[in-house]
Amino acid sequence: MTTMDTKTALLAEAESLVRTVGYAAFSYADLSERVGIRKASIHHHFPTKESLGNALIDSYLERFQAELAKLSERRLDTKGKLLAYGDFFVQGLRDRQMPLCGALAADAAYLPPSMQGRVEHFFRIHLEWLEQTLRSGVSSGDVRADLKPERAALLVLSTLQGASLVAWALKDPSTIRPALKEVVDSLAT
Amino acid sequence: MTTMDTKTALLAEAESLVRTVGYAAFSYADLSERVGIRKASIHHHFPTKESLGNALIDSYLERFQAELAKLSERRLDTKGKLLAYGDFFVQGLRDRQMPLCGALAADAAYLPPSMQGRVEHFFRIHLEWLEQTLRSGVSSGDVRADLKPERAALLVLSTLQGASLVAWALKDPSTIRPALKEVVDSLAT
DNA sequence: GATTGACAACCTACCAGTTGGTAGGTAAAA
DNA sequence: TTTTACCTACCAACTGGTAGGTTGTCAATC
Repeated sequence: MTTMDTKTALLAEAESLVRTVGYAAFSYADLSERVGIRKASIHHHFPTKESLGNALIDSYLERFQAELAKLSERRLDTKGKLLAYGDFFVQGLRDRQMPLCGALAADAAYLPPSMQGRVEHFFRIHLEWLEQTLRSGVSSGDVRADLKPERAALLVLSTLQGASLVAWALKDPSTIRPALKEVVDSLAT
Repeated sequence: MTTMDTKTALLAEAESLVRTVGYAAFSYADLSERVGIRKASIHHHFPTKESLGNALIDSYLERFQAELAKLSERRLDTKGKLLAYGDFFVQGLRDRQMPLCGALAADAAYLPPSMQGRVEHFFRIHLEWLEQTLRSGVSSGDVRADLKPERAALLVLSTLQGASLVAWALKDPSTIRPALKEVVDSLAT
């Protein structure tokens, strides 16, 4: 296998492990079994678990940012954009996976500082996008003018992360969308 | 030390560990250090980590249910009750702790089935209380009659769990209350 | 076009430290 | 005299990580 194939496979399997059992609970041995190379060989691609963890967040964030940019360009009203944003979470849950940074945030105190910083950064990127989307929604008149975009962004992110967590625990992904819809409706004019 | 003292101390320290680093990441060695008895002695009180985990949830739920009952009896309108409910989460975050079952839910796939069931049960208890509170709010006229209490309960729980997660990751507990207030306002008449 | 050297990708074999858990003993309380 | 609460001393299994060797690919050199 080429470098990129293996590296990509490692990242993909590691992500899936983190999003189900958490960062602390997954091991190089698990990963080795899934990807089909020896435990020691993983260290060739990612010298430490921390470096793997960081690469994981970086690659996830990169993908997510690309999706957000695409979403920004679609001709949708604010409501439509927010619902489409929420679908990222719904889709993850359907695949029986927690949102990555939600899963990581829960064990934050255990994470090495470099990873903690990245999780925080990840959330700020999301909040920025939401805030901007809401702000332009206020200008275009389809979001209530009386609310602070900053706070509303926090509300949308919180609801989706929380709904994912609850849906995950109840093993019922269908609970996310109604929650999101309710929030989005309450923000719209 | 008496049985109860030690047992209580073990539960308290274990809870604090789970709520910060997660279930997978804390060990009997950590606990031994904090409580001041040898690692092996912990097994006298809790033969397995699973039994400790289960006792943890049980005791947490018991306390929480008592608080919920007290809250139900207070002479508050629905809004007041929901805000007071939210304060449990705010208080936890102030002490730099995640909500217990939020922390556990994130690593759910790693938990033994007996614990998974308890986490699920815990959320259902919360949803029941919220639903009932909202239902009586509809009757008394201070909650919008058009919304389904079942869905609204899910929304409130999700928002609080999510807001806790985000606040925890951003190390800023002040973000919870505005999110809750926004949701509660959107449910009120 | 064959030979060489460098390097990437993997391997086996190992390491010290930690994990949850057990066996069996002691001292004190009931 | 039995039971409770704790102890020391151990265990196999697993943790992330290292050392050093083998193999295949690929480019520069003869």
